[in-house]
Amino acid sequence: MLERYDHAAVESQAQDFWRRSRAFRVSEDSSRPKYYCLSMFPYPSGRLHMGHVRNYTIGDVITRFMRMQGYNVLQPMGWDAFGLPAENAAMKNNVPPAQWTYENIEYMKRQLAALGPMIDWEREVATCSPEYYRWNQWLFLRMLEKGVAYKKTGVVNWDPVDQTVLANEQVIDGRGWRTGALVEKREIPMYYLRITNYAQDLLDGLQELPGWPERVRTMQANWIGRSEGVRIAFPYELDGERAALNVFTTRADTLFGVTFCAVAAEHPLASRAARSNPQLAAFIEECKQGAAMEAELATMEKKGMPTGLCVTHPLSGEQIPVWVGNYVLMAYGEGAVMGVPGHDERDFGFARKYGLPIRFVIARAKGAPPPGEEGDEAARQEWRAEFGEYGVCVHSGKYDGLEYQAAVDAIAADLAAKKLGEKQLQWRLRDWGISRQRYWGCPIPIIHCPHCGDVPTPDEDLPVLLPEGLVPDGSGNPLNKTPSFYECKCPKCGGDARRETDTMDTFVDSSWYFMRFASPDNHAAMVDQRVNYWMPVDQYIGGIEHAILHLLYARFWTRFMHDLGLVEAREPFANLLTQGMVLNDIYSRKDGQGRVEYFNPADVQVQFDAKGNRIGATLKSDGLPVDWEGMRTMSKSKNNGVDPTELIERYGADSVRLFMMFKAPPEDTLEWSEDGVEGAARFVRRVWRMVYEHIAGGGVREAAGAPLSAAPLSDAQRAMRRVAHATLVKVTDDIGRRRVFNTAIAAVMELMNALSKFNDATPLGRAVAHEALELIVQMLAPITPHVCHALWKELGHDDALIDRAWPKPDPQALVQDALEIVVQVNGKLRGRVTVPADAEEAQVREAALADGQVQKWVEGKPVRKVIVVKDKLVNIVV
RNA sequence: GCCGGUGUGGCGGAACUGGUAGACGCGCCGGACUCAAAAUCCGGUUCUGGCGACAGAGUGUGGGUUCGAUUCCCUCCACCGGCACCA
Repeated sequence: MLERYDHAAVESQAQDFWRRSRAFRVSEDSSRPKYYCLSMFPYPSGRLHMGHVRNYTIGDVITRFMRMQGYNVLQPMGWDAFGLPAENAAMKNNVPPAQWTYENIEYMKRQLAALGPMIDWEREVATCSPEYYRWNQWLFLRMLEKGVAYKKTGVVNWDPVDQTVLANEQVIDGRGWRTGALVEKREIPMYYLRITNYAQDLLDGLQELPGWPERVRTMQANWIGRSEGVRIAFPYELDGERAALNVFTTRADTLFGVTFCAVAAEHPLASRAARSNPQLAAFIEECKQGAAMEAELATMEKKGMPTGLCVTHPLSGEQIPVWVGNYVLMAYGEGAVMGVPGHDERDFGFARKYGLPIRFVIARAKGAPPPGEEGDEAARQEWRAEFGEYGVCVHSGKYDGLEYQAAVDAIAADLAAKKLGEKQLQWRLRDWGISRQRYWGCPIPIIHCPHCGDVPTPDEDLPVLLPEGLVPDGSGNPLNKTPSFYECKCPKCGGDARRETDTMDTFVDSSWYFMRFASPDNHAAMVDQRVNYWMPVDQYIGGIEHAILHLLYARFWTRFMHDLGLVEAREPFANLLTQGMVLNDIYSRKDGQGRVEYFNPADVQVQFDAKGNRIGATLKSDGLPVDWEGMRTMSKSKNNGVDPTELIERYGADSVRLFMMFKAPPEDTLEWSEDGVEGAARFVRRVWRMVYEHIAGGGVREAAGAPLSAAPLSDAQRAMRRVAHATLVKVTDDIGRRRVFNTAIAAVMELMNALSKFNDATPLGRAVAHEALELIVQMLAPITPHVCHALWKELGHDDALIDRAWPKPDPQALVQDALEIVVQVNGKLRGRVTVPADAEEAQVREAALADGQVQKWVEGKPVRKVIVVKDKLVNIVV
């Protein structure tokens, strides 16, 4: 009787072995090439979800594969442990966030370990530990010294639910990224990091990241948002004072089409005009209110009001009225625009509404007859450029006839000569505000002294420890009510002072954790020389949702550390894999009152018709129908989550891992299916059974002994060997180069199918089967490491599979002496012929024409052309 | 609106460089084993016509290039993602 496959026993034995032999421990080793494989570290929310399982499985497969390829592979793990959910949980359960967080870490670590990942746990870090966050503080002080960090009072995005400030990156459609609450505008003093200093560099760097998905690079480039244009000054005189209104434009060529200027409601000129104009003041107030919801801006009606002020056109000398416009953003460019209603859709809408003149100054083509201002609409449509379209200047004085670039250059040069403008670069990217009015985060190491102002905490006083025992009550930051924290002495004058109670945005924590993994035990420095052994990360894996925020911040932070000489790398992540989401079915039922109840897909039975079409679904418990709402990411609210631990207990980690890797390519969304996991488990059992059936045949060692490349094999045996080695070639390429695991697994399944049909009990036949089984076990090792660990031993090996090198295909086994050639007639498949592998083209051609099936189609028609594709096909054109 | 992506059986997906469309798996159908069920094994499964050998059609739509197109080019449609009064 064969030993039954018991996944729990197999997995705990393998994991015990790895633990005892410290198989996952890595250190710097200059004799081998290094490989740093990193999955985005999780927030310790309480339990692992399937997204984590997918993420860490992908990472582990790559890690184990690269290790077998001979690399010195580092795969560390840590915890992104600061953040709001801990505070919310604290309020709900009346436990300090620290306790909640550490308990979660402990639980999730056990869950994760059950998956069997090759993680060097000796490097584990949690961002909430003082040993980690002291270096946030230390680097922040360096940033202050370099002027990269600074304090500014400004309008910020305020999340009324979380009671904190959000970075621009954290506002999505005018709502907080976490709470979904409508964001308000508030004026608050905050610390900012000058990420804009690195805007050009961050943009240029994207060019050097061929290992990143195109999509992510585009998203970052758009976010950085470089635009080239001209700053133009419109001079004016007010209360006897001479000044100028600056605007930024990418279309300086339309300068002669300007019929008004518009400034943002927050613009100083607007406030100044409002002082003597209550109506305008009221309008400005209204704009400021409305501006909170940036998403609505786009669809909002253009509104404006004249300031009564006029400015002078810098080239024509014409008087131009200045308006306040609700569509002008204070935060971009100069907070003011020149209005060219003839060639800008927004300006056009504005001008139409308020009866401002419209001028067309760009023609579609050179030589187009520019009709006069009074020209009829139809004629005008003919020649004038559309909104935003490039063309040739007309009605623009000496610039007439110039095309876009020439016009911009000429106008910019003339403006520069008059000191009324210059070419300018404009960025969409803004500085990163990091102050958060929250408790559970890294304290900002600043002391406010009534005499000396804002004084940095001296390095020797770091870390500024966050008290861990506090429980927030929902009324603001508890640090503000903890004198033992905020009461302190000024490091400069020694007088009573108050410690800053804001903490840092948690994106600071995750901006450099990957470097700390290189030297987690260094208590004297943020990083040391070991960082240059491991960095950059060779393969980074995580969700697409971090395409902008985390990845941009981490790139910025790494650059700053590079500039300080702390690390050689400038780009942190050489290759990036953004894994797709994990979806599951959503089943619901509406009750009489229209309330919706959701049912977990595990409790639902799906009905099929005789052809396998899905025709309905019922709840297992009552047999009554439920509605299918499609598939979406797993969530509590839709009750479609799957608990990883339960799953591992039922099917085993290997089957879960196999399913995750087989069901879809890593970048695609993955549709969860219980049947699919069962299929994966079935396959694992099948491998197990096949190995045991083979061993039961006895004589394992002898069978494996002789070199098969030289043995006198039968045709069937040679064919079997060829399939096995061809599969190895494909799997190596799929995992190593293409990073697609589903096709690699499919190839191994095909090999299994071939092997189960092979049935050859002769000594040589058994040797061939033995070799194939060894290859199968080795190829599956990165994906289903536990079962392979066990089977490797059963196949007669004393060494551990994890220390084994990846197998190499035998070139002898890959040789074919006959090939099957496909024959087409007029591009349609009509037959197949077998020819010797070294057959000449003419020989192949003849064999194709001679084939009986092919003859039928060619008969009686003149052969016009024969195309022979080497080793593949012949196409006969008649 | 702009940018990017995707569209293939009942389902997830494969076909990497223009060369056998649907690998592999799930589901479904039939069979073996069983008192029965589970497990396992074997066979079938794109659609249409035909008992059948076979024939025709077929990769969102319409066109083009080619001996040959899921793959390249153009048009349109649908869906997904990102950005969005960015001047």
